Amino acid sequence: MGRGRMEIKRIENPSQRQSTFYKRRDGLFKKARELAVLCDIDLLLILFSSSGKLYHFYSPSVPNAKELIQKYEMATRTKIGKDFSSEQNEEAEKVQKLCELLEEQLRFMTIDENQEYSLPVLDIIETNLEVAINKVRSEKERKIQREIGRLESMVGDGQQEKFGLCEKLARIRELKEMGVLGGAANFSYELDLKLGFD
Amino acid sequence: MGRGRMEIKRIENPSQRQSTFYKRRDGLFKKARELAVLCDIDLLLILFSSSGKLYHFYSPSVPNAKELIQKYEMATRTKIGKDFSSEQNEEAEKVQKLCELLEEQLRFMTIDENQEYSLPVLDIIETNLEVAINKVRSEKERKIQREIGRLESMVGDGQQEKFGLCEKLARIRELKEMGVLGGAANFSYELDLKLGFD
DNA sequence: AACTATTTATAAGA
DNA sequence: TTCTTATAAATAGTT
Repeated sequence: MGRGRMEIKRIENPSQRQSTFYKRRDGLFKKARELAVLCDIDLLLILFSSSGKLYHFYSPSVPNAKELIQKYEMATRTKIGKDFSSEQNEEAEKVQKLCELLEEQLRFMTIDENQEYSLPVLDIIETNLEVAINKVRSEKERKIQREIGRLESMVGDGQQEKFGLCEKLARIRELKEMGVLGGAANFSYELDLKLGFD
Repeated sequence: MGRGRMEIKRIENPSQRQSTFYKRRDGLFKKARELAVLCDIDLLLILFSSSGKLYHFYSPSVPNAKELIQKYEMATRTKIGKDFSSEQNEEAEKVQKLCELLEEQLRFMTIDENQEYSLPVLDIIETNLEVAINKVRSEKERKIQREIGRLESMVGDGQQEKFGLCEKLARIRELKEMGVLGGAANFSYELDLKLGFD
């Protein structure tokens, strides 16, 4: 149609392309509507102009585009395989799985007030907590030992006067003897602050 | 086009409708492709025949329909509001949030081998674990006390011969005196099994 | 945005 | 469905 036949390839002249866009866009939407009405079918046409403007049409038979898209995604899932929606679902499933894992992990480290536990389960939870607490305590021990080592070497370097470290070191050793390492957290926390740990 | 003009309304004759569908469907897809190519625009055409078969086309310029749908949903979100995709996202966000919460909770009850902790943080973790372990131990205590009470009442009812409960009760009391309640979990677990707790 | 010469789409018939 | 063909409709080039 029109004067002379057209090759179907991108029109390079911008104003000609724009003009053709208007005409063919209107034609396409008209045809889409006619097909939907004449043959009573579900149809969705989405189109973005090069300037980014959206034009769309969907059959009068569907209440909104969303339903058709859902139907489309359902239909393509089996055919095309991995598309937008299934990717989203996969992502969601991964998060869900991690969530369940964390819940599981937490379930074996805490007890829920509203729940009844058997003694074997309580024992398992207790053991897990003991393992965790021992880990924490040995980490604390390691940290303090390292600090003591650092201070001792400083003392050895004869820098003790500069920083008044001898006294600090003596205090740490003394506190360690007292068994502070396994003691109440609040006290220990204040001690850490006093001793200037990070 | 064709012999005589057509009114645009549903064709009631099924075979005529079907025939028109084939012809116009092909025409529509041809026009859609031509518009997409000539004017270099993004376009998606989805169509379901009345028998439920899917036909679709999207511009060569888009890698897949998913991206166009996403773009479409972004563009319509402000207009149409809450649609399928945003609903899905909300659900995913909720799960994500719960996940983060659990991670947070767990982060204050365990230490990660690859990570360096400050002493104050280690103390906080230790305290949390102590709180948790005390909860577990008092729950165990409560459970055992209840069991003792039940057994004692059975003894009071003169049913001791039937079940040989006196001996069992004495054993529980004895073990409790030995401080099993706060002891190693493995031992305690085996004990539970021996005593026939659930 | 309108015109119009042509091409293209398609309704009806086979 | 598919092909043919008469005719309606779409539109390229132009104003």
